[in-house]
Amino acid sequence: MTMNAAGGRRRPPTIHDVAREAGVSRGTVSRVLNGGHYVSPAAQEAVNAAIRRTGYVVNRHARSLITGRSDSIGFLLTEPQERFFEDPNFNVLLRGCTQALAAHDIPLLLMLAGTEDERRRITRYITAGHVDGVLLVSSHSGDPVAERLREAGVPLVACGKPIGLASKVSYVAADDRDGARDMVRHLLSLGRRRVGTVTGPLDTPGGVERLAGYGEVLAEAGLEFDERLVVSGDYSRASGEAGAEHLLARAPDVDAVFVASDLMAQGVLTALHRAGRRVPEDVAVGGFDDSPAAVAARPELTTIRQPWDRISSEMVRVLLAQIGGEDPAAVILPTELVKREST
Amino acid sequence: MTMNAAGGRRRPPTIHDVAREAGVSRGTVSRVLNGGHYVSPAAQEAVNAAIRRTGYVVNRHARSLITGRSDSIGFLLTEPQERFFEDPNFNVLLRGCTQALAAHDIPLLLMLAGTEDERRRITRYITAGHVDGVLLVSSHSGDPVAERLREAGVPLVACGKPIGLASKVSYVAADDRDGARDMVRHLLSLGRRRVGTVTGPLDTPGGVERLAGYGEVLAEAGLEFDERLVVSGDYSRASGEAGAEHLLARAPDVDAVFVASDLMAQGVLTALHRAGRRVPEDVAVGGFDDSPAAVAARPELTTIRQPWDRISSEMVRVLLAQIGGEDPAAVILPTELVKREST
DNA sequence: CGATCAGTTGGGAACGTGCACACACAGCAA
DNA sequence: TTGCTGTGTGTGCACGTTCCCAACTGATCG
Repeated sequence: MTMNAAGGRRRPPTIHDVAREAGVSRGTVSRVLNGGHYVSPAAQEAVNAAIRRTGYVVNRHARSLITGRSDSIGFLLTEPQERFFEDPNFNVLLRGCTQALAAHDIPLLLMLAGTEDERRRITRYITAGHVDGVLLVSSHSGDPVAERLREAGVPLVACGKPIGLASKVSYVAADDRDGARDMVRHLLSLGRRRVGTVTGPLDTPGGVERLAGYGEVLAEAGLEFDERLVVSGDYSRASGEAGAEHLLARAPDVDAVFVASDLMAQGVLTALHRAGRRVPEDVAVGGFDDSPAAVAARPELTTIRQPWDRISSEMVRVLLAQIGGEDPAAVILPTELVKREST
Repeated sequence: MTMNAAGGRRRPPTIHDVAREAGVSRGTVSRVLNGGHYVSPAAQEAVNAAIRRTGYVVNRHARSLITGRSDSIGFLLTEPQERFFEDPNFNVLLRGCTQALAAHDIPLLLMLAGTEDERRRITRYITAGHVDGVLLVSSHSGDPVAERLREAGVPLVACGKPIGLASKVSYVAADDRDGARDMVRHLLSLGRRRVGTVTGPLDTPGGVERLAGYGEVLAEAGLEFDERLVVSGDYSRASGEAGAEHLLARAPDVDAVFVASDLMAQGVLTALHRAGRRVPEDVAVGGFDDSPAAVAARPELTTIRQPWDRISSEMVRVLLAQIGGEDPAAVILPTELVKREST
């Protein structure tokens, strides 16, 4: 009467069952599971056979309870959710991190915390020790979540240098300033002299650094810095469109635009098209990221390639090292100019 | 000497600490935590105050160990990963499910299983009981993961009717056939008579049903079914582009195309543009999904809106009900024609 | 020959929680 | 009084694992 009905979910085998099946003790099975040190070849073989026969899988909850580790990593996004889904960069980054962690057999927990309410819930969830570390893919200055996690001592790696935080936080970033310099030099090399820019949000490192690179190259070329050529955006397609309209209104003679993200560049293209400007004949457009948006755009975007695959694998490497007890570290990776149709 | 260094992670408070702080027993604290039945107002207040003071958060590993529940849900995608990141539909669905589950304070575990190797790992992970249920967002026929999970008795809700599976599996789907009918009728109402189609993969319910709706309406309008007007795709942008080229080669007089996804429709637009056909003047193009890709396209796509927000909330509702012991259920939701520039 | 040591094994304790149970107490009916 | 019901409270046990310590082997060393 108390037996499980056929087809129902029967009690999964425990380490105890395996030990009995193999004729050894729990301790020996546990040792086999965790590296196999101090176990005789005979016992090792018997245990492995028993595991195969019983179909045993370790109960991670029980293990986590005693080790204090969860063997999982969180992928935390504190942006409004639209940003995540609109911006292909996040997708690429997520895929890269998933793959890098798969090599360690560690599942990735995707956490979206767009509202303050969700941020509180997520913070509680994380500080409860349900993930061993966090990959933070948004880094506005003054982000309360990052600060709270840092205070709680949660291992943390940011994508892009966090601005407002104390120095003791790891991050991995592309060389934004250098990439911006490459692009603006490229635009100048095409003979353009009225080079405008649509910046990223200026409370993010990417926004600040790319603008700085733009300014540097113009200065080095002996061109005056004309603030009518500078408008700011928030990385969204819509802000690129609005930015380009501003630009055209304030500086109608603009002949090139360096846009701080591909997605915004799509918006810029839309606005230019509507204004009757041809790309690249009348206005050359350079993007940033080399995201899928770059090849989806018409014309296809010349852009600065961020090495997303390396960024994600480095983030994972640094985070795992930090969980293992190492000190925080910062990694800067080089970018690359990719020429397409828009310049 | 054994004290924690300042700034380090100190031992988190347990239910024991809270009980001592509040002057009650563990059991009372546990009762407050789980609903507060059979607890006096005085004790309730004392416990809540103690929780606030100690900063206690429940240890989910310990709870899961005894309850056998993980209080988390898996979002499982067995497609090759590129599909997930290219296709905006998945993003919208993911967001909807995340939000719906947030209302229940349940975190969502995103699992990508593109390769057979990963599928094995993920299956093991799931059947080990580390999620309470699975939202399955891919449903090719013969998907081995779905079958394995069903056999293991894991609560499961698919997005779209699974073709090859036994009937006892829940699913939520839009009314694909009816949506396709609406679109084709719309194209005919514009006076088009050579209406082609680029189908979805024909081992998925969406692919099959949308094609069926297309055929039905043509037949009802007294138009002959011309197989030169039918090409199949796989929902990717690239397959839409290739499909349109096929279509133009085999039926140059085509004056409208019903494309089974917005993403493929983007590819169709690209191919038509390259072939010098104007949209919608020469060829009207209708998509399916009303995903972000529809408004990103140039011209913006007329399409069939899938109610993604309702689909995701229904998937969550049905899954939670099933975890609670209810029987599997199927839900079909209506679609809506959205007119834009491409027709 | 006793002592030491590296390798190997078994079993007790603990991790933090939920649950079943025992129990206390008040109110009320027999 | 005795019994009974419903509410509120404390305690032992179990969940499945890892960690730690003790014990047992041979082999080597002083």
